[in-house]
Amino acid sequence: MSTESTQPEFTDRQRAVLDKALELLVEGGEKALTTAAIARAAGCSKESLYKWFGDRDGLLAAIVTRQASKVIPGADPSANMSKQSLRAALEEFARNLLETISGDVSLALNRLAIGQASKADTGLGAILQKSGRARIGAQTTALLEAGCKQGHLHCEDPQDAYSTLYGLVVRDQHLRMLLGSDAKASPKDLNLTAKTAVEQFMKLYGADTTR
Amino acid sequence: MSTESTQPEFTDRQRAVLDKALELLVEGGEKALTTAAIARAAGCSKESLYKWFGDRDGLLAAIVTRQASKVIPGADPSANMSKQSLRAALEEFARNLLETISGDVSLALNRLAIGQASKADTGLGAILQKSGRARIGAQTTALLEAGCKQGHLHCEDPQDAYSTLYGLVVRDQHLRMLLGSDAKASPKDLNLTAKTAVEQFMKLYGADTTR
DNA sequence: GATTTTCTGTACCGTACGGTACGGTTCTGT
DNA sequence: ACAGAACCGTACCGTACGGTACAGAAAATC
Repeated sequence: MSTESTQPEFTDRQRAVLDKALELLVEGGEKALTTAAIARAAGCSKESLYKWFGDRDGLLAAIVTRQASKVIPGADPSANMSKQSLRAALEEFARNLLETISGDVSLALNRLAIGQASKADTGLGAILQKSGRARIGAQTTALLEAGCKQGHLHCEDPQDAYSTLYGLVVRDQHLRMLLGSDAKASPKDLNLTAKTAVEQFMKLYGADTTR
Repeated sequence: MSTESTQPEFTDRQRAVLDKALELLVEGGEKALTTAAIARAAGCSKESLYKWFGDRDGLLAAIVTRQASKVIPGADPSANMSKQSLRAALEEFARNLLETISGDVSLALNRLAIGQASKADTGLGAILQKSGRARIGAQTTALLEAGCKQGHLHCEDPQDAYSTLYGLVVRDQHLRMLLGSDAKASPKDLNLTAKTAVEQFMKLYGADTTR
């Protein structure tokens, strides 16, 4: 409740352990994420792990939560902007989104959360989703709303518009990568995808200020 | 190699076992899918399981492959059709797609494949993806191509168009459901989503024959 | 410097699972 | 009727993992 670090968070040491654990997760999947392996990799004892995080599920939750807390500010919310700069911001968002979801960490965390989705609700999915939204969604939605109020966009519901933009950008790429099929798309393709997605989005939601 | 049943497929009995196994998977996730549990549920012995499917991974692959083989014909490829009927076909596709990916079996299989994605490539992801495409993607792409050749659509690359349509329809719903967040959307919403998605798609790719 | 707390390293326990072995039973073909 | 195969049920083995216990080192507190 104080000015900063309102949540009890974790010790530096503990955060380091979580990072090591994440590293393991990224390169070996969940099956590689045994308590023994974590302890060995992080140079701590299993007993400490249990003392700090309760049990394995708590540890997983801690890993996810920690990553979720690393939020990148992203684009500035709103000045009055030109249609051009709005478009640029959206393209930036698209690039960021594509880059993020194709990152090793993102893929590993999503795989983890999806794997836990069936068993007793540890809420990993919820955490990931909230953080995902917080990471980029909310700000971009705000951006869309701003663009709408300034007449660049014709939007009924910013949430819907954001959702559409998301679909146009990501398509089925995320699932494909989660399934492990594709090598990472080159940044060239990534840029192109972002551009065309925004192009299409503007065609759908852009107010015809030019005409 | 003979006239029929070109793929070795499986015995009726074995298929029944696979179905039971799938049932277990759907209601309990992968952790519930132990060889003992399958044997018990299907009323067969573990030894038979190993005789028929090799090992656990082979069994998982068999489960996925079996479901993949259940392809629904879907819409007829092409007569000459009106723009109206094309639109209707696309909406039908959208509804089917949404219904499919929000189905319990689809979710369970995708979770399974994603879970296996990190470990040694058993290729579940590839199978699922190919079957997914085969199930609806290819036909719809053909439909789009037909619509394009008949001048209802302005398309550069049918593959791209399909991809866009997919994105507009699914947005981030699939991932959200895989993460286990949402209750199933009502068929009302589903229908609406399909309609607006196709609406948007036509706005992007529809040739302005009306004008 | 002594005492107390926290930590590491290792050993240990119980359990669960993948995979195999085997005796008994049902089915099949002749 | 009989032989052989396929199969069921169960028991079994080895291993791996989650979680705990414990002894000694390190750090911290006084």
